[in-house]
Amino acid sequence: MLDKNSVVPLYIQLYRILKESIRRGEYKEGDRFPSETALMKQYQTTRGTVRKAISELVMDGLVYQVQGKGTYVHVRPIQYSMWNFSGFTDYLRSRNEVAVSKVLEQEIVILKGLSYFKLVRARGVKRDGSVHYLTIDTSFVPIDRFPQIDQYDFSQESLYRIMREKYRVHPKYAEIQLSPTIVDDDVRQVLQVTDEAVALLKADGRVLNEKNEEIEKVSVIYSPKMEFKLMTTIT
Amino acid sequence: MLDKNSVVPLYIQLYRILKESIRRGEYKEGDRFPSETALMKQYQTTRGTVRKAISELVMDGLVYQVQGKGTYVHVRPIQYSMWNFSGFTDYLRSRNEVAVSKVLEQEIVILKGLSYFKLVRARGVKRDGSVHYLTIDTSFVPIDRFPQIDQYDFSQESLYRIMREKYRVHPKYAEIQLSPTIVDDDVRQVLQVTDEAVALLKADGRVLNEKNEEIEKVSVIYSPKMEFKLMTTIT
DNA sequence: TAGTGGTCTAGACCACGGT
DNA sequence: CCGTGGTCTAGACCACTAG
Repeated sequence: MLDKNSVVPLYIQLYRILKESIRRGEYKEGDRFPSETALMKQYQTTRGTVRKAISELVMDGLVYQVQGKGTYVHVRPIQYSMWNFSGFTDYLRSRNEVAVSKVLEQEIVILKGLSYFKLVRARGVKRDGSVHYLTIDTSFVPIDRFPQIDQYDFSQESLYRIMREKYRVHPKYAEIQLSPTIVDDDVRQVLQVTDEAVALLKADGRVLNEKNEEIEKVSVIYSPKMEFKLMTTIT
Repeated sequence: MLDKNSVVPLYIQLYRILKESIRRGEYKEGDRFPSETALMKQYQTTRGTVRKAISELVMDGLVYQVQGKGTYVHVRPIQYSMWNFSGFTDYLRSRNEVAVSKVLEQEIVILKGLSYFKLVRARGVKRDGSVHYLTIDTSFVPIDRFPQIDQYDFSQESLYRIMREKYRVHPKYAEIQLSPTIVDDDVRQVLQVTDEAVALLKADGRVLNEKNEEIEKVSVIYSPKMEFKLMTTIT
């Protein structure tokens, strides 16, 4: 049920419940999802709230709606873009994979007169006892906003979880630029790319909080094993 | 003003009006946008409708909202992804550029027993009398859904405009996969890429109508002159 | 304290799809 | 015809920001 006294908005609570039910596999590809009216009654709320929750699922690519027919479940949801910008660890956990992270480099650097904590990590999954790295992430985090952030062990801890829990900073937006890149041997070795004549996908950008303040500069190089899919609406 | 008798929803009408006002440059970077209450009064509608219209602007990256403060305009809006999936021609026109299109190849092909109209185009802009090609698009359009589509001159006509106006088919979603690619000399020549050791960005995917039916298979190769930016919300 | 955006309610009418 | 999602109204209370 929904908790009207919670600080979490009702439509977010409902969204999470519905998302979890899909994740648990309660619906098959193309199955009818409960109608808006049914959800209204079941959760004792109004249609506006139900629609807001469903619209979040639509944006995630988990369901789609057809007027006059109903709401349907996307079996194979689009792996909604931004691999790793909105929760690498969570995404993998939802697929019953174990996320691993290795710190390749960690230091304090000065950029344009400001101090940043530079963190380079290889990130991937552990499957059948062996590790497959999928991305190499380089992050620059401003020290003045995150004092002593270099004390954490980011091979164990999630950067965003530390930001949220220890510094009360919530990543909200990512602005990134995609480009193809030809990488050097070090990178190829980490990502286990054997083919010499291969280009990799790179994303450079910045992460902002809810007030549009920059909280991280990032650069991610993706392994060719990763599929970079996205879905968009044409207006 | 808004036309209550139009088939176009009020919030879409309002969205278009507001978008156009931003495009005309009525607001500078970071300017306060009219408040929801002000828009409500000005356009004689309710807050729900105003919020729906503004939420479209937010998704376009044209404005952002801050609780307690107001709505602000993004001067340099994120060039919202999907270059060419949601209106290459319109995008360029909004920047006072002239779109050009050259047909490189055009034929009927059979894929998995079905007939498709294959169309390969170079697309770009004309500036100061010279043409700069920015993408090479390959489209496969199913003939059974678009009979005689091969009769149109796509160096002059927009594919989506023909689909909409002549066949009443409205592209609604695009599902694409991005990958880096190393291209051959023909492509490099068309896109005027001189550097040999360069990788280009490619997008492969399909375009669907509002009923999630596939209406086009596409593959686009982007010139390095194009910036591929996108913005996403972290949840 | 006044104004802003964020959420929520309780209705209404509509276009559409299937029976 | 009924049930679906799509749109719209007219309120309400809240958290947050700034003067």
